[in-house]
Amino acid sequence: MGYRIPRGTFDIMPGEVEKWQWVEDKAREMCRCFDYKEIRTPVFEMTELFQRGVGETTDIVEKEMYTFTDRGGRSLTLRPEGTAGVVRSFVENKVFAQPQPTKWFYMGPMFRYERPQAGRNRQFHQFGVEVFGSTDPALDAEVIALGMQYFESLGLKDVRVEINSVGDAQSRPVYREKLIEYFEPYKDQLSEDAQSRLYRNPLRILDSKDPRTKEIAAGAPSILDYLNDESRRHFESVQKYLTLLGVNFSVNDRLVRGLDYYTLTAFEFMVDIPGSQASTIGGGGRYNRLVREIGGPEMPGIGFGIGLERVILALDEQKVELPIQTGLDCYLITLGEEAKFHGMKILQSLRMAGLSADRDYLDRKMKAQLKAADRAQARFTAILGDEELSQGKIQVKDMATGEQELVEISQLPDYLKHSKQP
RNA sequence: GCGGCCGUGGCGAAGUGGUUAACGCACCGGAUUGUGGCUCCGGCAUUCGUGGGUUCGAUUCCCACCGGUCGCCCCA
Repeated sequence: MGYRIPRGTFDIMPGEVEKWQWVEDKAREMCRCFDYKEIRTPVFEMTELFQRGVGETTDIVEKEMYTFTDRGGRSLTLRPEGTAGVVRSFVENKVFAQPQPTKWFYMGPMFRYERPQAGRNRQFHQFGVEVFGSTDPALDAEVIALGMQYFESLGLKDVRVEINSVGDAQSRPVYREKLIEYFEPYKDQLSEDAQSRLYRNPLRILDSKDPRTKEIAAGAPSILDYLNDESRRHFESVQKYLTLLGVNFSVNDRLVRGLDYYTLTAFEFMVDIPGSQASTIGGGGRYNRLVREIGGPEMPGIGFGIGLERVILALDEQKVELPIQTGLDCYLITLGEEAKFHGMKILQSLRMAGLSADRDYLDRKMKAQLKAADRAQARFTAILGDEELSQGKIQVKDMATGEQELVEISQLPDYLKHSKQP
């Protein structure tokens, strides 16, 4: 065998790609309703942007980045997530100087070097939104609601959202200390991973999967008890709005996201996918310090990223019927050289009339052409032989009923258009 | 990075240490004249992931590698 696709990547073939188009279209549609504009940023950025933006102590930066040196000696990295690049663009283009808030969405491939498994690939795709310029808790609710309404519009059921507050610049360090204090006596019992995080990023120990670490973490103080008044008020307000909007949420005080930049609200969209442990299909939160971190002014932000592979996996799992249109309006069948020649022009007239139409290019016999029409799920076939040609007419056959009618060639596009929707 | 399972034609899938590697689907052709979806007939792997080894002989046994898949860690 010759060349093979790189590990963790996959081709999206015709037949499957329609599903993707549908899922993407729905996202755009939802963003239009919420007044979010699309932004497209490069798939690679300076490595430092991600180190700084995503956080040095995150798994992403520590072991999952696709980093390479270009011919100019610069270190570049394929984006492992969407937010950093969008924030970079927001700052670099000085969009912060324009009226706020700025509401953006993006869609595209992301890259992380990991062992592939169900719902996880090295190149994967995200739909995400980012909003800058407002700390209003109503906005947190809007962002979460947008995600939930998106899932709903896809027909995805049993999606829930877990929310938490990871505190602000004042309350976070206090909690951090308390956490270290709590974990220190258990240090030897913690997983290797957790131990290494104890002083670097103790919050992350909370979502450890190691059984013993989990047990210990269960008794750890809750961050919600360490929120200052402002953070608490914000969190409570977010919940009120979510309730108002009828969003199916629950508070999970152990929820800490894998990225360092979150402040206040953090959340995850969950759906159960049997046969796969990956029940998180999206996640996000507020990042009130990130813009500044990237070199912009003090400017709050909030957003989420949704994994499209996981969305599609869940849709498949729930056997959601997607209204994907297949089939051809008309398949042209010609018999003989003369008809073949003139048929090309007829085909053109159909296509220019906005109909989907195709023909045989393998000089197949009529029987085989009909078979091909069948395979193409053609609604009609138009049959042209010498006899029809001499009269300036063509046989139109309804493939469902088998009924046939002789139609003026010049009338064919109109005829098909009118019979298309009975 | 670690662990389990797997690797036979386009796809799915049987199989044996030894003359012609089942079968199903798909595809192509045919069943007399220009009518599909059903049926019937025919065609379609000098070859069993790659490289070694054991053997008189391996697709079948052993090893390594590569690839796939699922899981762990973590995450979308």
